[in-house]
Amino acid sequence: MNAQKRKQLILARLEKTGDVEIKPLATELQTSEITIRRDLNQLAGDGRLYRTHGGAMKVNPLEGPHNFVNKSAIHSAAKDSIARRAAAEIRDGDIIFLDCGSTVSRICPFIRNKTIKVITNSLPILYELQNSRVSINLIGGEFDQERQAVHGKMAEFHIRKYRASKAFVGADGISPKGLFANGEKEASMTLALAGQSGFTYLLCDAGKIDRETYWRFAETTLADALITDYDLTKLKYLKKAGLRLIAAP
Amino acid sequence: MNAQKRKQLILARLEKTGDVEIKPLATELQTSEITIRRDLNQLAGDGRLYRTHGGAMKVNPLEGPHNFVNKSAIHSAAKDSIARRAAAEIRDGDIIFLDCGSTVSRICPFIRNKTIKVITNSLPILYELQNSRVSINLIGGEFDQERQAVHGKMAEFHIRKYRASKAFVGADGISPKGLFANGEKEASMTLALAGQSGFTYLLCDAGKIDRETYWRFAETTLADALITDYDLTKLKYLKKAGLRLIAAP
DNA sequence: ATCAATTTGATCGTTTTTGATTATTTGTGA
DNA sequence: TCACAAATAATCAAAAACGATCAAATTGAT
Repeated sequence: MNAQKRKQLILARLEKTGDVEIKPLATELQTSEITIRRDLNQLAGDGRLYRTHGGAMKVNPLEGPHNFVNKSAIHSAAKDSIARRAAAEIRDGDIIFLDCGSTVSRICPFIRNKTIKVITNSLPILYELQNSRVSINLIGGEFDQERQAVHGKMAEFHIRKYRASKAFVGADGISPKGLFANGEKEASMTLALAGQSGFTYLLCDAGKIDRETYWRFAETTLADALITDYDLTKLKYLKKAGLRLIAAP
Repeated sequence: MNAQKRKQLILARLEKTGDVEIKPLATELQTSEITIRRDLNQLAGDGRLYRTHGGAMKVNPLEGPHNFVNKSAIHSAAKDSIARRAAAEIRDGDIIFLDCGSTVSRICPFIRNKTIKVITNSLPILYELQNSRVSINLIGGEFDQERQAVHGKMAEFHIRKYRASKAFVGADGISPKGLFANGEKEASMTLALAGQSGFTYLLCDAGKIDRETYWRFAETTLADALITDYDLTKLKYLKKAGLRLIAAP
């Protein structure tokens, strides 16, 4: 066990629990307390954590609704089946937009072997498609560390230079009143993507249905189809609005 | 068992476990520890892995936990001192371009706590600056998996929309005939960056001096300054050409 | 077969990392 | 406020890893 590995494990543990203590770390990593203390001091010097008496704390405990890691942990079964169903809509040769939502990024494992082009502003999606057959166009602009995605005017401008056959986007809520987002940034990206694609799929798990978060950014008709695990018979208002409803089992 | 085979096995093992140690490798591959050390150093020089005390770790941080710590990993001392010297040129408030060379990316550890804006097309650089005070603008375009960077017409277009006070670029060779690159893609990015910056720093370790690789892409005057560990008295032709020569001890 | 170039291994001095010891500081509760 | 326990910083020593150097083994070309 070398210093690098140890520090990585410490940071990983910190990421999970928010704080660490020296004694447990020393026993767990099978080294002395003073070595752990040295590691923590070095990491603190790099600004990777806050040093406390007897341990350390996360430097920036960002506990928002936008924390991607947290988000992707919940609703996994439903989201996976939605993503699988969405991937089935993709044909070889397609050029597709992928939004930066947690549900949307689940599509990646199912499209690695398709010969398509993906245009995205999401770094997690880029990671997931590494070393696959998919060719990737990364949207440029201001990088948002919290959301792990690119946003801003330049990003919207970039999108408008391209045109895709299909777009897969997410939303934080959908109701008869329209589509809802948790932030302006995501909303404007979603709008831009939908505007430049021939067909827009909206991916929403049951938890998002009939939910109205604070930012209403579009009519329900922004999307051409909805893929969800929710009971479709309760969504007739969307069918009337012209959306194709696709069930994810 | 030849060197090629050994390196392949090392990389394969690294891919599986994320890190390797020298002693187990030496016994497993039935060779001496110093040979393994040499292999690891060569692989590290090629950028295929990060060298650590007693072993090595995977270079591609994208697949691991997003908290890689390579600060004290063993690097080429020359490249590190060049990078440190380059970082000293950066002031709070600067807007800087960072090229995607291996030397340039080493600047990152030294600028994490500066309040600057970095515009780059390199994913490793983006990764190194995660959770730092640096604000990042990611250049968009076609993503090149091999180089872990963005290239192409859209990328050049993106660059031309911005203007930076300083650019830090690399080259694979420099001689009185000009600057040399190993690929057209890198070369055109370097040209675009230099064209949009007020002052262009060229970072070259001694191994690149008087080297002429196959692609000559610019005059030496593309750069305004050269930062190198090479003997400056032997580079008078650059001084005559108007370049500021900066020694990295 | 011969010679040069490359690769590998061994040795030695140096550097880095780690752990132990001791004095000092910090936090806690009476 | 004071005393006591825990954590820390500082110093030193041992162990491991490292680079440099040189010699032996291997390889490749003539």
